Amino acid sequence: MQDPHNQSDDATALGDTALELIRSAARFTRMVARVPGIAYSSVAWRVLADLSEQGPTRVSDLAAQQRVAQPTITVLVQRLTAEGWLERQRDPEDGRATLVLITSGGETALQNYRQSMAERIAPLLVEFSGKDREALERATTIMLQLSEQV
Amino acid sequence: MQDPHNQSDDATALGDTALELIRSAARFTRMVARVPGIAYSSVAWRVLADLSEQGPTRVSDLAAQQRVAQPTITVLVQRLTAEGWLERQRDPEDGRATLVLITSGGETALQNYRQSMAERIAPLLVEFSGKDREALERATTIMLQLSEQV
DNA sequence: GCAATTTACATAGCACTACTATGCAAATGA
DNA sequence: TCATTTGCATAGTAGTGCTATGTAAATTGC
Repeated sequence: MQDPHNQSDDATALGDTALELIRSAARFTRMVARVPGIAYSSVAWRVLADLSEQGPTRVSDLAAQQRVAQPTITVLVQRLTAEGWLERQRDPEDGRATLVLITSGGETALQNYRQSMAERIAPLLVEFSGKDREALERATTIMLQLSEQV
Repeated sequence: MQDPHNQSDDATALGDTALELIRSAARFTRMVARVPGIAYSSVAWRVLADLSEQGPTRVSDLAAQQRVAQPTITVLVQRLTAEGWLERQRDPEDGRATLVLITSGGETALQNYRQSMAERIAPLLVEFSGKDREALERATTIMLQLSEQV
């Protein structure tokens, strides 16, 4: 057990890190979902944020991006369209495809969401040291990278 | 804007960190939910893990711990009890209360879950440096602390 | 150039996770 | 003891996920 390069110990440590990460990310995400004024689901806000960044996007691309099945996005887009936050257009390059885009109402809603989340979470971060905040920022990058590697 | 202690800039930076954290944790949690062989929801595994650690727990305490309403836990416990993973007992100290505990079948299921998650995620962590992994571990602690501060 | 296939999305039906409102039984308290 | 409070269960509803399947447009093969 003193061997500094015991492979199975390394594997165990990595597995533990992985499990802790899964647990803490899930718990944190659940806490975020309970912030007052957050009427919509996490995936709805991610779709809005992605559409705001990348512009008109096909339903199937959104589904791949959010790691959900295509019908899930279809229904979500229907709901957010009814809300006035999204708009659907037929893709001029492919009559089968539907392009989804965010409306100005959607942008406003997204900004409001971001503001309430920032107001809620940022004050909690003040307690932590600069080093801790750096760790947090590095972790966000890593989690996003991990998310890509399905 | 050169002032090294501009409070509103600090606040913006913290807000950005908070928003990135929210987004990446949610995306990562979603990815985890899609790992093959993960039949159950995130909250189900968190309940099993918590019960495994802390022993018999009241329904209302579970609800508070998981940040969900009490009926949500009641239904989840019913389902996991039907699955043979949980057991319910009347609290001898309070006839109104129900104590929930994990069965040996539940422990086995939890171990299998942990193993498949570790096998799935740990290999991805190998790519990162020791410093990165330290940041990740620190971040898990911070996310859990943040989750407490509802 | 047209039939067969494939692709993109929508719809239907289901399971599960949430919520609020409410009911019932046990505990508490005046 | 009777009223109130507390702990949980049930009912009803909305939203998110899935698979299976339908429809229309694009592509492919001959």
